[in-house]
Amino acid sequence: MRIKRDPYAVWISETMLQQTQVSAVKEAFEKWMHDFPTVKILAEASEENVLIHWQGLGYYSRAKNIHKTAKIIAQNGENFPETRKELEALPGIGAYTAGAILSLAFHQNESILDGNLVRIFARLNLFSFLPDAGKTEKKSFWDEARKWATIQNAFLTNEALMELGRKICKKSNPDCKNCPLQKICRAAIENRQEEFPVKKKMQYESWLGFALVVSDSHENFLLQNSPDSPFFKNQWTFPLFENADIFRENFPGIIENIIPPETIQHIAWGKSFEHSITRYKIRCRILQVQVKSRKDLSGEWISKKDISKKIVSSFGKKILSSLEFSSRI
DNA sequence: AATCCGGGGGT
DNA sequence: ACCCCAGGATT
Repeated sequence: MRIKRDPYAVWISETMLQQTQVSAVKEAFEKWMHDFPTVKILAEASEENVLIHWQGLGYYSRAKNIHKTAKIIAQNGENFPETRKELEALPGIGAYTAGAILSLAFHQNESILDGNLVRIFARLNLFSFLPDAGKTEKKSFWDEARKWATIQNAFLTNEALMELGRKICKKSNPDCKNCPLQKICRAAIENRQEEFPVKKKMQYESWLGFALVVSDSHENFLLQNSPDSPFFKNQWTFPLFENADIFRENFPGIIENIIPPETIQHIAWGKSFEHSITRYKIRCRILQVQVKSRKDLSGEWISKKDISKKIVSSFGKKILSSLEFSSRI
């Protein structure tokens, strides 16, 4: 019998793994556990520091939820709840994470359902629907998950299934001839592995925008961290505006609403680049504005060397590196 | 039960 | 150009 895993470590790693490849999570997870080794230390950390530790993982609201939950658990004598109901009541913990904590850390025969298991179950049973297609459909996946979790030690079977999904029952080129389930897998028997799971068509959307890079004469930059913006909600970033065409037509009217005209020293279009966020693809042009004074501007002035200490989105990093590149020319 | 949420990376 | 990693929160 393996030693029980730390519920805190399971919670953090499983939440991180929800968004990112194992390779990307590894480094962030190790630093996290080094700097926040216990729930109590995490609960006492500043939100900014917590978000900084989440850098590069995306979906920052999950880090905020982790922080909220850490505070709740710390107040509860640092003990994790050991029932699904209580766990799922905590911010950021849903059916999957609760199942992972209960099975992997507390050795309860509780089920989990992640993308790996969905893929395996869809192939095993030729489920031609998605787990979120509807209540009944979702239930068939969870029923299957429960079947596996309750056969015997869920802390072994759950982990084995996830590993099987990652290494053997891959989404493309599944290694069926080395699969321990090949004899009972209907997709493998009928050689229809690639048809499952059925995937939902994603609607992509492109739009034009421009990023505003405002600087003073000492290489300080105006960055924003707006809680209301649709993207980059918990990150420092250069102001991003939708629809460059409208901007061009009204140039310089729009910019004057943002920057008092008398403070503008120099204004110029920078390079264009492309950036994708979730299903949106933004064709973006950089507009560089140098100002004489910093007055009446909303945002925070940050010196170039301090920007790296802040939480900067990959979008912001792209802009920064392009500025460095052009200044070298 | 259905819809919304939302970064980073790869082919 | 298109796809993948995903579960949780909200309505």
